[in-house]
Amino acid sequence: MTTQQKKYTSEKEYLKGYDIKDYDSFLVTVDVSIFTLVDNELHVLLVKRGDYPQKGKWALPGGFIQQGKDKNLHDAALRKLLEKTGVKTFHLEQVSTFGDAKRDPRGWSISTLYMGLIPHVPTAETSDSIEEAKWWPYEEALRKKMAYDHKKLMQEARERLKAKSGYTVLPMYLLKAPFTLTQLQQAFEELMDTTIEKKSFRRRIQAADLLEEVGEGLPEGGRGRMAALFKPKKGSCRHAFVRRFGSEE
Amino acid sequence: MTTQQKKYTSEKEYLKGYDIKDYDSFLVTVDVSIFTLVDNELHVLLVKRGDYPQKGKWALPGGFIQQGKDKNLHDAALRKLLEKTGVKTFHLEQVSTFGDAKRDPRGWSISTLYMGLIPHVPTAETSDSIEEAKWWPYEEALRKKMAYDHKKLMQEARERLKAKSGYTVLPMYLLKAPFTLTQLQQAFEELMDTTIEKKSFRRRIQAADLLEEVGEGLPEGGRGRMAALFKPKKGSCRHAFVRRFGSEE
DNA sequence: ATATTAAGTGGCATTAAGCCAATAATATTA
DNA sequence: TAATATTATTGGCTTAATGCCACTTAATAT
Repeated sequence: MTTQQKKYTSEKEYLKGYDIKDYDSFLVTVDVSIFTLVDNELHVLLVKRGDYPQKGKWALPGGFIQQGKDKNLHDAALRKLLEKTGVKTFHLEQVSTFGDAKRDPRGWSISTLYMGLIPHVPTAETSDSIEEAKWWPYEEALRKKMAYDHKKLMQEARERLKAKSGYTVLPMYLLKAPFTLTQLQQAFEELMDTTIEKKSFRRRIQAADLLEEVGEGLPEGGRGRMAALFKPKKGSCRHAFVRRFGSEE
Repeated sequence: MTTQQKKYTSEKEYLKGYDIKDYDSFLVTVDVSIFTLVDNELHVLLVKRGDYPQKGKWALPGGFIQQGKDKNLHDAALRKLLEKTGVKTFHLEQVSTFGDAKRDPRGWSISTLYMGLIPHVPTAETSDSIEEAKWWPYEEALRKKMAYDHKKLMQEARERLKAKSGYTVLPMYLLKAPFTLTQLQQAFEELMDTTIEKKSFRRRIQAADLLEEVGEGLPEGGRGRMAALFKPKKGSCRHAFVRRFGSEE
């Protein structure tokens, strides 16, 4: 007879008799699909699994929530990312949660997917001294056989990224300030997987008043007109445009 | 020594020695914030908790995932909703997942929040013969003391609903076909918590080609011009507008 | 016949993007 | 030194979509 069936007269008494081990056990994890740009090409960070199940397969960084360490899901995602890859992100958001009886051979599994963005970091900063982690071009990662349903998770995160790039300033998180408008546009174009009319883009960004000019920098090809340099204004990350850009409607 | 520490030579051998009970246990639940319109006012369905913890308090319908019954989260949400309230929804979508050490006194808890919409149903169909379930005006539910963090969950669902109503046809799910354009506009206005310019609304809906006309019906006040009646075209539920409506930007 | 009510539409203004080309500013080459 | 190539920035017209206010149409009640 479990606590559910016996009659209790107070919550205190109920909790006293409650034993969580009496109930179904679940595999409870977080997975992080973290993106950056390398030479204006979207890259995703994968780790090679060191243990069973699916030992040796590439996977999204993540893993089990540890009750002694993790106060909440977000903290768990940040900790797992750092632990598995050495990488720290300043933009992490929840995408969705996948839970079912079959996705993991060990049992009923529930995993909360996060996506993170970071500005490109030099290769040396990717921690190869921790579990084997590596940045892959996203298109290449798509062709890999990944552990579990992690390819599906990664694709889900990518779809979310693409959609949000049409009406938020999410791509801004892929750039280390300061940056030029050309670089910003290229980041938007890469995430949205489309080309954007230069005039339209610049007008939209300038109308939104998201950036402050911080100087001038050399043109990308080494010659040509100097470009203005910008950094985001405080609070600009929360901006949402009224119209979706690049819609194929 | 757990399976994590011992060296295995194959996945089969690893799984053979794996015992899920060796690991942290979690409370794994789903919660459903389901909405309808009653007299053009947003209502939410709550259930009064029949057991500890928080016995007697109003809460969102939901509860523990049962591994023997639930193949995945979505199924669990549908089953729990029906079980607790007798209500069946044809539009249910995941909102977000809340997980932390403190939200439930029994242990580390993770709950996946879904939101659902149904066309208004007569009161008699709300199942009072199952657990005590009742439709509340959303504004009134906001003033109630609810169990756990369910008020926060309900608000999160509401915010999502409001946002998506600006660029999708979500409000259409609150109406039983056939409906008039005036009724559709009122549904949009209630969800978006704003007024919409009649001409703009009609033009936008007609341009999107979402509806098919199925006759005429009496005007709402009992006199005045007959209104055209519509039902959604197949596939119209996936429509996304390029511009957000009712933005205060 | 007139007033009222509800649904539907006209048409101009405003906002935001699409498009193509032009200008400005720099380095390289002849 | 002038011409050319390259990159960044802007001009200005067109197109698309909404905002706004008023108007017309169509029905019922008085």
